[in-house]
Amino acid sequence: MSCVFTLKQKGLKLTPQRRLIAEAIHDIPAHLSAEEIITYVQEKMPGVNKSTVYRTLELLEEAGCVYRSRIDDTFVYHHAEEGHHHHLVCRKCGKSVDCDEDLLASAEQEVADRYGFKVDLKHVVISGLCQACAHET
Amino acid sequence: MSCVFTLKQKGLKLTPQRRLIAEAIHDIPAHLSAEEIITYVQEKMPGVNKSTVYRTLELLEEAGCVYRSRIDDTFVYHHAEEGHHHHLVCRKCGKSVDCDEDLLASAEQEVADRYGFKVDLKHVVISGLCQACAHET
DNA sequence: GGCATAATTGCAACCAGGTGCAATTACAAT
DNA sequence: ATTGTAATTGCACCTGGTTGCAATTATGCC
Repeated sequence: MSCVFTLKQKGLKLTPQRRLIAEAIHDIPAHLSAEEIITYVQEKMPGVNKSTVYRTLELLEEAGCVYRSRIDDTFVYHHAEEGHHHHLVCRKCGKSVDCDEDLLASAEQEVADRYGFKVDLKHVVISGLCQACAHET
Repeated sequence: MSCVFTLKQKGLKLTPQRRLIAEAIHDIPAHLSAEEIITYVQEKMPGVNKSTVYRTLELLEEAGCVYRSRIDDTFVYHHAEEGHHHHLVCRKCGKSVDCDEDLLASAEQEVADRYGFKVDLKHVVISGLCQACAHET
C-alpha cells in the first residue's frame, strides 16, 4: 500500500499493472525472483509484459520501496522494511535469515579508513550454506 | 603457463584456443571482462567462438587458475595468485585495489557463530566509490 | 606417420534482463 | 464528460552468458 502511495507522491501514474506488482511484493513476505513476480502478476492480469514488471520494480527500488539483490545468478526483490537490511541466504535450500545491522559495519569502516573506499554493505545479500545444508554432505 | 600445465595435468586437451585464453589472463595483470578476453583471443585467432572462451574460463576457474567475480553487472576474470584474494573496485572509474585478507575474516566468523551460516567471502569483490570518484560530485 | 576415439569446437538457439519506440492510457484541466 | 498531454505499456529487438548437438581435432597407441 505504502508503495503505491509513494509512487503517487512522485507524480507517477498508478496503473493496474503497477498496483499488481506492488501487491505482489507487499503481500508475499519473501525474496521474490522477477520470474515469480511476473507469474503472480500475469495470473491476475494476463498479457502484462515482463519489461513493464522490470521497469516498475526499478521504479520502486528508486523510490526506496523495494530492495533488489543478486543471489547467485538471479535478482531477488523484497519489500523494504526498516530494521533488517541484509540477509544470509542459503545457496542450496534458499532459506533466508535476516542478520544484524552491525555485522558488516566494522568492515565498512575499515574499508573507508584504510583504502578511502566508500562502500555500502547495508543491502548486501550474503550467500552461503546454512547449518542444515552444510551438514548433509 | 602454469595454467596450461594444470589443464594437462587433468587430462584435458591443449588446444590453440585454450592456449590463447590462458595467455590472456596470464599476461594481462588486471580484472578482465569476458568481452576483453574474447577480443584478445579473436585478434590473434579470428573465428574463435565466445562459448569456447566462456567454457575455457569456467574450466580454468574449476582448476583453480582463475577467479571469476561479478562486478555490478558483468563478470571479471583474473589470474589466481596467492596473497590478495579480494578486491575493492570503484563502480565509477573501475580502479581496483587489493585489500587485506583479514578484512572480512571477522565478519565471516560472526556469521558462523551467530547464525550457523558457512560463507566464503575470500573471493568477494566489493564495489564502491574510490576516494577520487567519491569527491567529484 | 597413421588411426581410433574421446574431448573440444562452432553453431544456433536459448535465458534473464534491459531498451527504443510507436500506440495506449491515467490523470488534470476545462 | 471531453479533451490534451505526458507517462506508461507492449512489442520487438538487443545484451551477456549458457547449453545441446553435430562436426572437428588433440592426444595416446600401434
